[in-house]
Amino acid sequence: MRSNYRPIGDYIRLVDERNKELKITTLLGLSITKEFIPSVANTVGTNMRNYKIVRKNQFACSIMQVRRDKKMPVAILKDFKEAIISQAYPVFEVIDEDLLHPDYLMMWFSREEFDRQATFHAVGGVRGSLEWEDFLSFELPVPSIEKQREIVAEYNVVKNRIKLNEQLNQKLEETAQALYKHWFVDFEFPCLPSDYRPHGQVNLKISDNELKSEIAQVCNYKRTGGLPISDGRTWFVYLILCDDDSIYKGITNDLYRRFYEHYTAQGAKHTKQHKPVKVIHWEQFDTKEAAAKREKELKTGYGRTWIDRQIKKAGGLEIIKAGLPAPKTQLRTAGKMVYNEELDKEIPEGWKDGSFLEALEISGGGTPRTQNPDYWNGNIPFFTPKDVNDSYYVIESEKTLTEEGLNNCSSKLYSKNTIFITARGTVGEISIAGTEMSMNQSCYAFTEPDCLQFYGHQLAILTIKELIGEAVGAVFSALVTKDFQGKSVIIPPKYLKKLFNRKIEQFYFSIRSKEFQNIQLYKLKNLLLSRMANVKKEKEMV
DNA sequence: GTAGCCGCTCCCAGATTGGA
DNA sequence: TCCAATCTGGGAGCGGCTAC
Repeated sequence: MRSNYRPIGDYIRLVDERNKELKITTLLGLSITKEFIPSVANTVGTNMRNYKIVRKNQFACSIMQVRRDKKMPVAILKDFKEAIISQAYPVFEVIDEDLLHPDYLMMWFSREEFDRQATFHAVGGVRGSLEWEDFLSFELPVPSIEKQREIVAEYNVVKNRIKLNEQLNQKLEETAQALYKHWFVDFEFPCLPSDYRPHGQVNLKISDNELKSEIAQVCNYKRTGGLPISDGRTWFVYLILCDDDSIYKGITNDLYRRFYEHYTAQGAKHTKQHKPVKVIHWEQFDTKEAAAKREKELKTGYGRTWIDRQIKKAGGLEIIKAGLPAPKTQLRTAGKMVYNEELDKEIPEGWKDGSFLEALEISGGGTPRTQNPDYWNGNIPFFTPKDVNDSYYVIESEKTLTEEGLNNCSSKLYSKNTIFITARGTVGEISIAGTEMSMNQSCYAFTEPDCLQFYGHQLAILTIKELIGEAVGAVFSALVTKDFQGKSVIIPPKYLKKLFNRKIEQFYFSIRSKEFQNIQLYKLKNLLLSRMANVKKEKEMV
């Protein structure tokens, strides 16, 4: 035995506290991923008084079936003050936390080597259980408590960074989804009147001429908002009513453009925090200087009194709001809405309805013969439903193909950003390829005809949600092509898809980059775990 | 009351079959 | 040849029975 290695049994003790008074209702199960999970047990008619209580920083483990699972399920309770678990699980705690840090112990349990040791010692029955005494005899290096805290802190930095990246990605994903809904479900998309020509720099990040010309063709729409069209020379002082009833004052030489910028949170700090509702007043001036002078005046006490008086004269804010030609924004109804029989609702003029398969092109996958080793373990990622994760992107796959394997199956090599939808087993999960990949027949691959994959991905997310929502009472055991064929979607004009795709591409670039970063962080996390075996006593380190 | 063992249910995915 | 349906087997997480 190395000098700083000690049996686990020297540091832990069993705890057997039952839920006799039924005070605790948080019921958890134990997963082989070494986490507590919501219990999946059918507890109808079960006597919950027999269930064991596990408290914060206590552990629960399963010593049954260790050989079968090649893992020992063990977890430390962190997210709850207390919970109950099945009486089948031993609950234990660290005797003296000044000698052994519970998180350090959990790190030791997280090592692959620990599971290998547990599997090796598991005996009895076809599934192989681990003797409790054997578990207690397993040894771990126990450096000073200061050193343990240092190791735990280093490990937590990596773990927290991974968590932070996951949270940031979740925010970006939510923002992309909200923007999609805003444009293509609520129809609050950027829209300009037919005689509109922007003056000055439009903050839309539109750089290529093709897109500009598409924007110019945008609308044969008649604007109901009634703002004056700019000639490029005239300057305006304007008042924007915001959703908190505050009034923003500014100047511009293009009211439509400026309102759009405010509306899309690209205008001013105030309108970023308080969403603009409507331009309620404007005045025209021949020069910028004259407009700026009037703006300054409106921002004084005199100006505020003048504005209040005008609002009173108009009958008050409520009357002004009720009289808005557009309920939420002057941009919203800039486009003419037309009734669509197929969809049984109004959609913007110029948009059309079509099958999901018109909006996105579909292809299938395939699996080469698994008995042929020449087909497997190459450099080509092979996506299956198992590779779906919580994030948008899938970067790595559990299985890989060789060139020969790819050539001998129905799967193609799908390019980066191809959308994968799982169709069997796990039904309706969506991933986007972070790199070139092949795919098995449990999934479908989708590409947007104009290669606007980020727009396509958002469309797929919403459509699959709808498909699953429509299946009330029925359960999808599988998704087949006719499900996609029969699903109607609204197809917006190309310029708008392109504009949207460009707007959210930075989100996707950032999400993908963080996914790659997390892969490296996971490797570092595993490295820290494997280094634990080399932790030496301070004396030995000298 | 407890330890150990076996089996149930749900879920998942690869392979095979059969029809268009 | 492609695609959908079906068959088959394994993983996961318990529940419950039996012997002691």
